[in-house]
Amino acid sequence: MSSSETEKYVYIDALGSREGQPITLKGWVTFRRDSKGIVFLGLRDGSGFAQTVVTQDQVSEETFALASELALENSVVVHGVVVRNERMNEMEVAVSGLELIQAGPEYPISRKAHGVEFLMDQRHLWLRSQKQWAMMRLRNRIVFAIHRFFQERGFLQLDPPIFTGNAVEGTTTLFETDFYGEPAYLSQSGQLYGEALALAHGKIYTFGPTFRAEKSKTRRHLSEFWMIEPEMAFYDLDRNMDLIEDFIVFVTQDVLEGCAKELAILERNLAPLQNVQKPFPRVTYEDAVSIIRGEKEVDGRNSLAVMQQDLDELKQQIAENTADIARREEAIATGSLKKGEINFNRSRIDQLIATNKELEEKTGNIPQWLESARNFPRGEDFGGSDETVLTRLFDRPVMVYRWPAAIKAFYMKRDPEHPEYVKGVDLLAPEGYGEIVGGAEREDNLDLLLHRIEEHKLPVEAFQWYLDLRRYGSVPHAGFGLGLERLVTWMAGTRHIREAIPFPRAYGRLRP
RNA sequence: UCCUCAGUAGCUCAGUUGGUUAGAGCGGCGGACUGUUAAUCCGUAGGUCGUAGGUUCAAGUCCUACCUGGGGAGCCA
Repeated sequence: MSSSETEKYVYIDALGSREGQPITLKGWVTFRRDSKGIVFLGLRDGSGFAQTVVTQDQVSEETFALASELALENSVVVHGVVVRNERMNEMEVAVSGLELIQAGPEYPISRKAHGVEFLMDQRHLWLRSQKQWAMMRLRNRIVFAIHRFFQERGFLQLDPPIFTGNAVEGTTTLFETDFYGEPAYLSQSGQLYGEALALAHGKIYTFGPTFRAEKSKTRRHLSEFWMIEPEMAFYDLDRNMDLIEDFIVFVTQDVLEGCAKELAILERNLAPLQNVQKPFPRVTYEDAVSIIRGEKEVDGRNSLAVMQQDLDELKQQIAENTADIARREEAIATGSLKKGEINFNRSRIDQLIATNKELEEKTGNIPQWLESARNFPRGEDFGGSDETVLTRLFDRPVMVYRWPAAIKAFYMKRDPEHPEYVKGVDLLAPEGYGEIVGGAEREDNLDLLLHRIEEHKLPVEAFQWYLDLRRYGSVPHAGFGLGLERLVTWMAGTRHIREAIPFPRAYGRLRP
């Protein structure tokens, strides 16, 4: 062990400023590649990933033997000197000594492709891998940005209860539990409590877990997710939309500034995020329907025509990939390639096949989307594909407002000038990510609200406390709900919401 | 709840109109190679084909039910 007195314990993310210095790292092995007389060890320590190099003629026999035996995810202490790897323009560590903290059996997750089910079963370990690491850091940054945005604007974060005594919008989507012998439900929204808090503190936001017992198996749903719900006294729908816009712009810019490394690891295309600038298009529900149905153009572009064009491009891409696959298979079949080249081509073929599978799924979907968009029934809520068709025509998030009252919640305020509509708003993210925010100005008139509760056949008794908010100094107020994991998924550019939360809970997934 | 696709080695998959003893790549292990980045070479171990029935001389392959998972609908953030 050659641990000098001057060497310091450091984290990998601090290596950049320590070139030439002796240091000690503690972490886990992420890969090992060895050749005669030299071993490359990948190391991660939570703060980042780095390569360390063990050269036989520079370390003791024991150290070199240990380096040659290390396996994935063995925990180790590494002593060495920080040097610049000129080829990669990255810092690496020239190892002088190694200590094994713990070895173990073969690590289940290899550095190769795995299926979703396998990885989800290994979620507790999968979190260690680079993309998942980047995703969780992105999530953390977003959470911090959300707090910063609201705190800097005088909002208080206050928590609603998680056990609730009554079902706000029917019991079918709620998890029932036993609360000292009385049925209680896990909260599906903190909004009603948020309203009470807003009338006490002016501007508040809640930030907590939310539970929905919907048996959804889609890439946009979780049974347990985190929701941010600001609520503001004296805000109308317009101010609410202004706030949503400022909020999304703030968080997006903060992520671009603070998570460049993470976004690079996630291979995120930055253009759609860089486009997130004020103002967002604001489209009424009725106009949105016209756009979806292809009856109204946006900047001279027709939704159905654009989707048709996308479909043609997809088909062309598939044809190109298929040709590429054929070329590579032919090259392998000639038998003149080296084994390495064969492996490389096989690996490329696998990738192309996987890509084509995805593209074919899309090409199969688009005709149905077009059909459903063309015949969209005015007055109904949008489906996932309708959101995609609509947002396709814009380069940034779209706000759809003034919704038909019949398809929205009882507490939304009617638009006085358009009594069949409510002053609600949904924010739809681009790139097919869909709804990430739902908000509204709330009904502040006692009689009207009471009427709505009765219309929706909800138990008035349970809402007496809520009605008190309209009895004593009722004021116009508004708020919205943001699904954290949906936001993280979109920012990360990831296909599935389950990767946006450390331990997802969804239909069919309770462990680990 | 409904529609749809799938379950074969530790992982990712192939397996022809049902036909001998079930295959590959990766990973593991053993060995070779002094700068590797999922691309080197040689060798090696590894399987109750999701479960239970059925059809058949013969089932990984066909039929039925169930289980588990993927994608989607509904509902939503």
